[in-house]
Amino acid sequence: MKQKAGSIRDIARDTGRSVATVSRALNGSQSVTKETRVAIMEAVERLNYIPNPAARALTTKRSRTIAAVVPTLEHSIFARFLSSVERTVTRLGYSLVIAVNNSNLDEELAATHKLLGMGAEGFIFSGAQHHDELYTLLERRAAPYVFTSCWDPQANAPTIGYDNHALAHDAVDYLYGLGHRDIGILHGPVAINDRARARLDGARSFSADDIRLAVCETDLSVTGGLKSVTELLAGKTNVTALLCFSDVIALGARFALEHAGWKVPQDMSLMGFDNLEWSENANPPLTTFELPSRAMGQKASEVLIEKLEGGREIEPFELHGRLIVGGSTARISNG
Amino acid sequence: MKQKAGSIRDIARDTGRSVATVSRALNGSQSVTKETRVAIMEAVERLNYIPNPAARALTTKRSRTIAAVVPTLEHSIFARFLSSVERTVTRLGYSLVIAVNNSNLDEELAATHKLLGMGAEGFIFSGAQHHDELYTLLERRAAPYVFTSCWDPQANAPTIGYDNHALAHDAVDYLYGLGHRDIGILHGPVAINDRARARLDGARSFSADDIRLAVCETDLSVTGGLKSVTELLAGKTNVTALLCFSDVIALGARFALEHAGWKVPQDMSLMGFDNLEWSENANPPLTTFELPSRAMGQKASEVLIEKLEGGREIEPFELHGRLIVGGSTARISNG
DNA sequence: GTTCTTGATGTAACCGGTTACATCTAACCG
DNA sequence: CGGTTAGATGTAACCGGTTACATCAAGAAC
Repeated sequence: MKQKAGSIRDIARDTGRSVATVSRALNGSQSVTKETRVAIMEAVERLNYIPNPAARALTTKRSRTIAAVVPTLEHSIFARFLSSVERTVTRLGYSLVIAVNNSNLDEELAATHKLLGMGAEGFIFSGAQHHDELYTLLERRAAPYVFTSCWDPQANAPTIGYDNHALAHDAVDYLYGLGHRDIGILHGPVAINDRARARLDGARSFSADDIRLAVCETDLSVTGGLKSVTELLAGKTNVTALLCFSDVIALGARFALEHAGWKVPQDMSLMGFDNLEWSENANPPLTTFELPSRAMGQKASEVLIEKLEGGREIEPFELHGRLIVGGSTARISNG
Repeated sequence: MKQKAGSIRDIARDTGRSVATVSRALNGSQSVTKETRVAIMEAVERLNYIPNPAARALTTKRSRTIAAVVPTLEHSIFARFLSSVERTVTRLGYSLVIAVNNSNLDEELAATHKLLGMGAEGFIFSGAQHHDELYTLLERRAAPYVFTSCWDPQANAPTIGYDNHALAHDAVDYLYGLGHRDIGILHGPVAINDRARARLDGARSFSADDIRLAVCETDLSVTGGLKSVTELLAGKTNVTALLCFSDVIALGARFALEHAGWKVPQDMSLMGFDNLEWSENANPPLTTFELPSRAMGQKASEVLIEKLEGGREIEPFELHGRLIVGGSTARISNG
């Protein structure tokens, strides 16, 4: 039953029109009679014709494909973001190609190069720190791009995200306000992650004479959180609150505390970041930051496509996280 | 700094060769002198030339793009699968386009149509139940495809997955073996999900005179599991073991049990499906099935690409899940 | 009735690669 | 030293759309 692709000329022959007319009918041009249009559409339907995307892209120089490059797919926060990107991009008639950079600048550059060579028109990246060549590559090819997940008032790059620095600062502020003075901070690898670094800097930027931060880098995983907290609890510690820069780490921390018999929040306050689906359902519900991942995915896609279609420049745009207070944090008891 | 795209003819002119030679050099043909090759490569580098993918696709009739259509991105099990697909596809020099069908057959058909019109060469779908027109559409366009996440010995479709029916049967068997006779089964929506349905059928296929299954359909989410179990515990129940067809639901169940003061596994055995990252770290670790999501993503991608390149037919292939016994299930105590 | 205008349609060039076939050069052979 | 051959390169057709420009028919204006 397979048949060679079937071109616009087949439709033209079948309907007795010219290829130009068929093309016009397919693209909804005004100057096509109603009857020719329906005749052509009927033939398209009957012959099961689908225009050759390569041929179309060749002349129009449009592929209607957006590329998203993320550190990993195996973290809900990116899945949530991508889900929103996918929905928006689809709604606007585009396709989404996805590449993973494994938090590696070289891999990201290589992926971008490949995606350009595959026809991606616009790019969505995570973070604002990238390989030097990435910028020149994108500029040279005149491919619009937008950075996400971070926001820096100073930056002049087209960035759509939230202020990790400020959020982390606020987190420490919140815990400090509850009376905590010894705060453990658990974060994922910062070497190649400017968002994590911004959070860390933000936490450290909170100034008070009597605050002590114990910072610990671990894997961005449940296992990572569990291990680190288990080690922490094994030694003698004054820490009364744990601030995890990801709910995933917080879940691991929770298990570690549970295992060691520490009650949350009585013996230890616990705070996360991301507001994953389980967070509000835990016992007690996790205090965390809801990040505007969905809004970010939508906004980034929209402005990128707007730029592609209308040429309107992409303006930096700040989205805001929101503190969700659960029962996992409490005012420190003087015990 | 932006410059019009730059074509192969620019490279030809710059190096004083013909377009044919440039094309050959770029595609690694044997019959190109070493010196011409380096001269051309140098020019390519210097002029920052990237071949036009549309033009290439137009002549070669190859886009090197694979499409994956999944129910949702917001579930780790698909993210994990896609992650593996992405890695494999990239390794083999292809790109990955992703579409979400929201567990809706019509949306899936529409997405497939769009993806064909965007140049996808091969398709990876979840499940084996699809819109009737999907098959004819794919066959007509001679686009190879593979179904995943399920395996049915009867089916003759190109399917790569695991036997949900058998796994669920084994799960009940395992619980029965521990002495459980009243088992609660929590599963996600089955209406449009043949995998969930297969699991349910599998569980029911376990035959023993004295077994009683209490089946409950809920959302495929932590909240869903939590709600259902909370309701279950509110009434009087004889259930001694909960079998959740997703670890996500199991996590919700765990929170509900915890909240109600039921100890796992003393008061209630708890069993999941998926082996998500937190499962082994919980207290106690969750008894669950490790599903071969990564192997499935890799295998599906490989055979699809092999089909595209060598024309070798895609053979159905069964992968196997593995029971992970954690501490969340225990022999029933006669209390 | 002739000319002008307008709207529908057709013709053909073009996009930027690939590749069959032609051509050319030089080494190799008798 | 002429003829053969193999290897490197060039020429040009082709893929399947889009679209500028040409054409054509019919109604309007005079």
